[in-house]
Amino acid sequence: MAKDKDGSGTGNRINAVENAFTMIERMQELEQCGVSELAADLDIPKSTAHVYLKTLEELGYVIKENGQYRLSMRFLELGGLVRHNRSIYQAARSEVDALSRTTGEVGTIGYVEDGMRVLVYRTEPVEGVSDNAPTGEFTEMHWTAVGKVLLAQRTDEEIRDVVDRHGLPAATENTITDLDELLKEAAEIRTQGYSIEDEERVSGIKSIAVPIDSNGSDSGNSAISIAGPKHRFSTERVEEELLPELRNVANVIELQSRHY
Amino acid sequence: MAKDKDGSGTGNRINAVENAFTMIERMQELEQCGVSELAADLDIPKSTAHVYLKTLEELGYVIKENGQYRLSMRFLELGGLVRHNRSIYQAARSEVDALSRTTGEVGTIGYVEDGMRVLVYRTEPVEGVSDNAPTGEFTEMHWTAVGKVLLAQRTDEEIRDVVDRHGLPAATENTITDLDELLKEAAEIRTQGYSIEDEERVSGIKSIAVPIDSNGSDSGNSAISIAGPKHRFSTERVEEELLPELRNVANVIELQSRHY
DNA sequence: TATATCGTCCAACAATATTGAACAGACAGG
DNA sequence: CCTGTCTGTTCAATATTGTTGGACGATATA
Repeated sequence: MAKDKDGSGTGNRINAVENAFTMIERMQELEQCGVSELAADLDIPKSTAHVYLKTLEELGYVIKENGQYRLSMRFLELGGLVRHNRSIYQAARSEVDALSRTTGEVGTIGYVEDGMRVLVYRTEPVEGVSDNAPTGEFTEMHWTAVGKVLLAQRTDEEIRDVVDRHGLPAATENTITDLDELLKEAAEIRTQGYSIEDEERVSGIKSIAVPIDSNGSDSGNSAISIAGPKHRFSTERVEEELLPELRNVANVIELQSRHY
Repeated sequence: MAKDKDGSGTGNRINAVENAFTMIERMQELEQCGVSELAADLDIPKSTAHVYLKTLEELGYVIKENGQYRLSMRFLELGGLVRHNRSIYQAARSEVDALSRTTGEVGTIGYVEDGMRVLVYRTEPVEGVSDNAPTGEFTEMHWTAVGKVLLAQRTDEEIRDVVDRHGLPAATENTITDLDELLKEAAEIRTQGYSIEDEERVSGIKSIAVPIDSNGSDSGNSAISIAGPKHRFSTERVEEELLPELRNVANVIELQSRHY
């Protein structure tokens, strides 16, 4: 198997674990696969793929269904427990549900990890536009309301770091692709206390976000947002209804998380 | 450990992968830990724990926050994607949401894997009793409505197999702890087409479930249920409102999943 | 200042992952 | 019915790789 490292890391790590996870990640993309298929895809010997699959199957993280291997629900369990352990989730979930109900828009809990925005939780209203984003989705920060408001909690230098690592790809013509512009907007967000994303990731969709300042270790890493069709997010409605509502909910969440 | 189904034999598996996952599972329980702490807990050398943690950290599955290691949201991502790929989830989610809304009770999507019931999705109504079960929860089948209705889809012999592997632990005094009784109930469920769970797992909670017969590979592995406080689940309401509603939703889901 | 505990690093050794080749079973087409 | 080509699986050889105790500096505690 590939042996030469790029030398960037401190080097000596456990290879087998690395291999296992690249196989897991590839399997997720393939949804299901056979031994030979996976081996060919990853350009490794059949026998190698086989031992790994059998190991993972024995551990319960991979299952074989009608002759095909696939990732098991054990990953859902693990992910669910990881989320379950985060105080922000416990404190914010029902509040975001309520927020979505009263506004009739999509409510989300976002978190920053590794310079990316994680979709911790999402509630959709009855007739809501379902973009069907999977729970746990990682995405760049600069083109989501949650991401921008969380970036604004960091110093300019830290923002530069994030951009260095992940770049500023464009999704629509409104996406911020210039670092200076991003820093300028971050400054604005800092004084405003909230962020607006206007068709910067998905055309037709607008959203607003405020940070959650819990006292715990998650401090400065969480935010909540409301999102919906642009035509429903007039400046008036945002300023008079959505933003006050969002801030109110954020306060409740902060109080609850202090209870811990 | 008990093994050998059909001479699945050698048992020669990759140790490092096994170690990695026992560490991951332990870390989930500890929520966060240091190197020495984890090493002591698992009774392995510090240096061993260290390489594994560093490896997992480099892969992004573990992060270090204020001197403590913890599982990262990458597991939430993985779990979210695994669920996202299952057709039952795509077909049933919004329907179960609607079901919960119209009945005012907790709606769930359940799945069977490895002889256990997996909580794929759960919607809670506004004033619902939140038992706060984490998404992806695995539990024995005999004490949940979903579990029992899915058991009933199997032959008696298969049910025996499941009981052999996981036993019939008791949660309340109503839990079925006798195999013959379970088989008898399975037979009844087969003719009825639905299952009822009456304070068999949590005192004060009652629930009903019906299977989802999609045509896909998931066939016979999925079910949906409604659960709530026992006093709201009178025989009348179950028969006249909840069960018809549940069956109706199941039909819609089956139609949608056939669309695939 | 001393003492304990932490995380990190390293090098030597033994253990273990790796791999090609060989085998059996399923399946399709001739 | 045989033949060829796919599977998935097993095994034994080799060297690559994980393992480990001990040493180190940094940090926290007394």
